[in-house]
Amino acid sequence: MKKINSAEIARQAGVSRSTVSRVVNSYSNVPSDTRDRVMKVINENEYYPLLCGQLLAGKRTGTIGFFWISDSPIANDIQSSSFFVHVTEAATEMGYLVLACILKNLSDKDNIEHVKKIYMQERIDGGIFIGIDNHEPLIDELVSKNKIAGVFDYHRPECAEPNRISVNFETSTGIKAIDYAVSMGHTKIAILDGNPERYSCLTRHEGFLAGLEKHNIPIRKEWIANADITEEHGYKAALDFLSNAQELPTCICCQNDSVAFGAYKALREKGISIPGQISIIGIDGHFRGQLMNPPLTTFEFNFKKFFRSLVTRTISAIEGKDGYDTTEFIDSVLVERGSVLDLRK
Amino acid sequence: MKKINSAEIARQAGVSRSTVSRVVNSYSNVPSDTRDRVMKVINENEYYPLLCGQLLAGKRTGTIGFFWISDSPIANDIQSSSFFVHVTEAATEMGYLVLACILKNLSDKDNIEHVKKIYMQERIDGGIFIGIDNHEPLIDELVSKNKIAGVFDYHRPECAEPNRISVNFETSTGIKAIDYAVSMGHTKIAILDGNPERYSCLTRHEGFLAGLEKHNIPIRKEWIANADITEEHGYKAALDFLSNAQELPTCICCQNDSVAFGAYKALREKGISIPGQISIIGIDGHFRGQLMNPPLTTFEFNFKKFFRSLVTRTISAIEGKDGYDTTEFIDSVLVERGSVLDLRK
DNA sequence: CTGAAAGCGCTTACAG
DNA sequence: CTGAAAGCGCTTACAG
Repeated sequence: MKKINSAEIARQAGVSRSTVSRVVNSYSNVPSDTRDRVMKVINENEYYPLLCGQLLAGKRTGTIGFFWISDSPIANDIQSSSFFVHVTEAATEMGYLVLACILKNLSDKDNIEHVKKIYMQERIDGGIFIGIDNHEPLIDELVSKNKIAGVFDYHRPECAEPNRISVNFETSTGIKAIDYAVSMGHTKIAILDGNPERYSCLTRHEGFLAGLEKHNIPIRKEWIANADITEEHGYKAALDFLSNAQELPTCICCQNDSVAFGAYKALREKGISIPGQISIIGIDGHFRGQLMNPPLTTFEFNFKKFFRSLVTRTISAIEGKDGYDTTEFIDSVLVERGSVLDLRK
Repeated sequence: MKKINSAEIARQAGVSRSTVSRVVNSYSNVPSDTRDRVMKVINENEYYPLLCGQLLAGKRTGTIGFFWISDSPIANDIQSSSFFVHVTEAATEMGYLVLACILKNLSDKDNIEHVKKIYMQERIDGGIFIGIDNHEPLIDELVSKNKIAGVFDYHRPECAEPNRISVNFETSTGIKAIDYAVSMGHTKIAILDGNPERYSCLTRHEGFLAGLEKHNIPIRKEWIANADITEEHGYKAALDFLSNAQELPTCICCQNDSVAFGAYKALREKGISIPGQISIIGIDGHFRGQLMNPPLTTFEFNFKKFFRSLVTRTISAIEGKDGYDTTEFIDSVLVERGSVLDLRK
């Protein structure tokens, strides 16, 4: 079974390679009898044009990179894992393949090099990033090299290149969380903040503070802790904070649901009941929230929407379309479950 | 910023393209001063050889395909999602990239075509499959075309091609599950069987029956139900079976943990206590098992090991090594949690 | 140790 | 409507 190329198809069909190429690429200027004859030979031989030849002649790869930066094991988190599926499904629907890449961090030079190499070798037409700091230099570099980068949770309004694309969480969730806590009668509100390098964490942090101010609730430093973005950090931060606080809050607003799960664990260990003694509010709408005891009240985001938006616009950039937005903000929906006590009753 | 190719590097470094190629590919027959001079120019220009040129000249892609066939939404299952991570991490460690592809099924001609095309365009050096029937013709076809396929849960001892690679669950889990149930004093044992097209389901089914026979427990047809491999099916099968059985068993051996989760749900709805009235035994070691109430007793597999084994041997085939096993069987470990009542006490 | 040349497979602008 | 030719970027066997 020798390898077959377009010359062999041309020979068998009695046409030139140009015509074979025209048929393969569905050009209109081929009479249907010629087309049929060529297609017959193609099918008989199960001929598929080699991608490398097409690329060399200037075609695109039809592939997007999916770069996932996370130093915690993604494998153990349903929510994160689902992101991969969302990206792949969205790309597949648009006729693109996904080259997946998991990296522990971008502080390692080798990892940066790995990503650059994938772009520069032209393995992909563009890439999607998740887990990136808002000022990651790698993105700047790729953008300046005219590479296309679609980044999850990333906002750089001072930059307006059409190849710097992003999707973001609404910026109002922090304030919405405080509004809700207050509406349930809470004024003793603690905050488990996130990693300020992440755009979402920053806006949530600012929202929390703005919310407190709006309702004339004095900010108590000892009730604000940094919990990064993982359950583990949330647990430690909550434990630390519960052990040292002189007075306990009645409600904890968490930077995200994973952090909230950590807080659950810490509260349980301390023998503090949820929501009897302390209420908890999450952000994200993590699958696990509904399995918790009590089920977590949270501001839910539709992550499928995030990735669809990001993939769609990244592909628009790849295909040279215009008129797409370089960023988009996605709204949350409050999902009231069992973790917040109504103090007004 | 014009595109730079090996000719330009050669020009700047005052050597031929052959020498540039030798430096890029770390050939030994280049004196170190020449090498340094060329490397300097390469670095200054941030030159990366285009993959398509290398491929055309005969290099490999350094990419493996990951084909995931599942008609249920993978996104919602932690265990399945983790598979993606295991494959990607194993491949990355071996210097390979992963081209990911999710397909709802292989009964659709378009999906078959999609997979074949990816192979035939030479986008990948080989592929990993999960969710495949044991006699899927696509695998036979790829193998006959000298393509390399590494399949999860697939055993065809009658075939011995070096490019048909697989990793499997030990075949003894079914019998081990019955042994364990009997050792806990159970003799009224029901079985939630799986999809017999899957090799693992088949061997578990046979193991269950062999186990009953071994312990001289008569097989009661009304206590054997087909539950496919999902929670949903497990739920329906258990509900159906509980509604119609004239006598209830004291223990249910499930084909896998997902099916067991379905059984939990059915039992809860029927007001039957676990393990008070009915014990449940799972197989897999699904993350969720430990979060269940009561935590699920199961035969746990190390899935990381599965994918590492599969990826490693698939890459051995790609690289033309020999001496690798075309299949490997992975053992389970009994994890006793709270879902099995000890009737001997 | 090194270069000229052949070869890999495709597409497309051009000419007819 | 169709073909001959140029061009895309690399590697490697060969000759020296």
